[in-house]
Amino acid sequence: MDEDLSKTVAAFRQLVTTINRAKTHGMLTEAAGVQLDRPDVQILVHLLDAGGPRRVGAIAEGLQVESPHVTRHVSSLERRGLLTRVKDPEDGRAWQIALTEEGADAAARCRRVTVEWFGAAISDWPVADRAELQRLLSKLSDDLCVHLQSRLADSSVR
Amino acid sequence: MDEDLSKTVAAFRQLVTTINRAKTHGMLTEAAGVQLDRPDVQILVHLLDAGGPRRVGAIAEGLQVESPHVTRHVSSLERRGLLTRVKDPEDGRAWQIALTEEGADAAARCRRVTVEWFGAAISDWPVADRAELQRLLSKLSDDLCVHLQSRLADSSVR
DNA sequence: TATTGTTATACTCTATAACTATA
DNA sequence: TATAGTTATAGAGTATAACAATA
Repeated sequence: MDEDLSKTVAAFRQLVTTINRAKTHGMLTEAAGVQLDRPDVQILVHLLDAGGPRRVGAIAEGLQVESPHVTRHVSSLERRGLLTRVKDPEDGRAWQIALTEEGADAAARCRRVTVEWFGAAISDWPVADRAELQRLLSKLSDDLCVHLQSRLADSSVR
Repeated sequence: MDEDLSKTVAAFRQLVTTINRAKTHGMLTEAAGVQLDRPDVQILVHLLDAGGPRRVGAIAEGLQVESPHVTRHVSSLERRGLLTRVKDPEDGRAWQIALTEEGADAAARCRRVTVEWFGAAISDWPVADRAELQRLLSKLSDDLCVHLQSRLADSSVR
């Protein structure tokens, strides 16, 4: 068993644990000045990142959750005026979910606060290390997702 | 707003999303040949990493959760024979939680499967990149945790 | 009186199944 | 008949509060 690899996984596990704490989310939403639960924030920021309206199914796929989960939060966010549902002109079954001005504003604040928090934590890193972190994390994200897909495909075939 | 930094955060978010999927946990436990939920696995592997018995409070602190959560899962794992509770000889209020042979075995399989999965995903990386990943992830984990502590302290003072 | 752990309870997050409407 | 989305339901995960026993 590779010793370095074990350390990498341990560090990663620690990181995920910290991110998932309720207190971490509370700190970020307080700083962003919003009262939104985690799925709410994920959906809003996803729409902001997408740069335009998206279907419920596309949001669910992007966030890797099932669509009923998205439906419930979209309904709640619509009631609060943070996004709107518009009939898809090309498919009568589908909806396009779009951020309102207020929703885009909240999403932008959440995203900014997160990036700032992350940035502050590594602010004293050498520039080269920060660049490497970006390159390696992106690569890791891609490779781990692809690898997981094939593993999941394997076990479902069996 | 730093463009590289945004990319780093986006990659990181994607990674956390993938890790947290129910299917990912299902794939890993199937490969390890165990039927344990996520908190169960976390507690067992934590005890294995610790290298010896630990108190409920210490486990809770290590996993960054509240102690009642640990109590419930420890009780269930004890009933299943994967760990034992022993009175702390130095403090009558406390318990030392220890892995049984079977528990240590299950923990080792879970940990090994996770590390192997992770390792397989980056198996074709250059050696230098893997070393850098380990170094940078460890540093990131430390810095993000420390930085979060100070942020949490700030907001609770206010 | 402070601390360790447990019990009781409730809330958050997410999945599955059954259904409706359109394609 | 297949697909997009919704409604209904259930389960996993975690926190808070109240309590017990010991320090």
